[in-house]
Amino acid sequence: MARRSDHTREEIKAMAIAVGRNLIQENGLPGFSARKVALGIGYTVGTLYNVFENHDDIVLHINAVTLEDLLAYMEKRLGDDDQESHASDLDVLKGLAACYIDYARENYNCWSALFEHNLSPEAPLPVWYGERIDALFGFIEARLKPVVGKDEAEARQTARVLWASIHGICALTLTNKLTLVGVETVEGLTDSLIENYVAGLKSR
Amino acid sequence: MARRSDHTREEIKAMAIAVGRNLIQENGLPGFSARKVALGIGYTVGTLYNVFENHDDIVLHINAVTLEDLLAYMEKRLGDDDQESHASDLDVLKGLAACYIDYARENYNCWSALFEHNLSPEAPLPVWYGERIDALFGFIEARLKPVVGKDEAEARQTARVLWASIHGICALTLTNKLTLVGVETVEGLTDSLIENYVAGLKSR
DNA sequence: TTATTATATTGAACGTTGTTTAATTGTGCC
DNA sequence: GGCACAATTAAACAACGTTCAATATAATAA
Repeated sequence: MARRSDHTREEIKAMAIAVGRNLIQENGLPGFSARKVALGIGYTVGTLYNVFENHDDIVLHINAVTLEDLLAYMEKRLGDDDQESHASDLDVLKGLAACYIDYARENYNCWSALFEHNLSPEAPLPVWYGERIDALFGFIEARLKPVVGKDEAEARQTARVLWASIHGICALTLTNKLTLVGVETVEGLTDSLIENYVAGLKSR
Repeated sequence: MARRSDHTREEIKAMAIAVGRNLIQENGLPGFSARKVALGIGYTVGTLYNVFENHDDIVLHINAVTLEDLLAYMEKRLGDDDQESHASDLDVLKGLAACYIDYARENYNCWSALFEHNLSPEAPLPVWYGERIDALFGFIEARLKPVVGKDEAEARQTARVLWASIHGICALTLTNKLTLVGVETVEGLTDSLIENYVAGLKSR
């Protein structure tokens, strides 16, 4: 068969991403393979390689959807109504961190695929992928407005420091690379981070 | 042939780990395979599977060596002479962060293998692997003594927060998952983290 | 010294993976 | 109806993790 035109190129792409994301969700990144995706969408690997560049390309597209999903998750839970809320700066930040941690927990396999998969350092990230990251930081920076001053560059830096730190705590904890004892919890660690970092910001 | 006794079980293990670490160092985790290791040590995959449990087991052993190597790197660069040094608390911490970042940069492939490789969440980390992590934190906590109070639990928590945060900044930056612009550098971000976090600690 | 036992080592096999390519088949156009 | 184009396939390739019967060697017993 050829040009079945059952689906357009874009439809095949979307179906493959959906099926692939499902595979990762169920069995982690190692549970993903081009052949399983092809089987899942009723096509052959050849067709997949006609639509995607290679293995990395598919995973990257799947991860991009996860980034979108994460952003949607945070928007839904934290809303856009920053201004009218009466939460303190600290609580806003803690809520942001808790939200990220919850997403990572609830979607562990998809979330960890975000970091288990890396391109070779010399290969540049596709622009469309960078845009998903930037969209995420746009949201975070917006929520940081009350905490940090007007200075644009400083706001950028603060957002990145806080976000990367929260991610680091979340990543090491969920992947069992941070030995916790007794009362320690992920949220306890991020709260400590936020309380002290913000107190430091305000004391200057 | 059988029981060639050219090498003991332990020697084979050590040779395999060395060769495997070399493979990862040269071509990243995807450049590693049991067959290449076997070829490199002059044995067959079968022998490898006689000595190691499986693929994960080998990678875990390699990563454990990397953890040891990282600790040795930090001990060598930062020394044990905390007391006699005249560096400020801040500088001690910044030095710790800079040291970690340098190691990650100089040993990118081995370092990133530490995080690209994950066991399934239900499978427990081997104790001997946890011990390497704990040894690392022992060193870090010791260097944090001057910064944090005497309270043991709080010292533990502070060490973990700071270390995980530094790691998060380092990880997102080196793997191109944090869009930096212009003047921003990894060290700039970690310095901001440390300055504000410590200022927060002292202001309470 | 020889025979026996135990086991370290091998090689081949199995199913799976990413990736490429020639051959096929359906679609739109003249 | 026939022609050209391209979507789709099936098959192939080398490499992967993993297993296992067969084998060769060392240690032990006779």
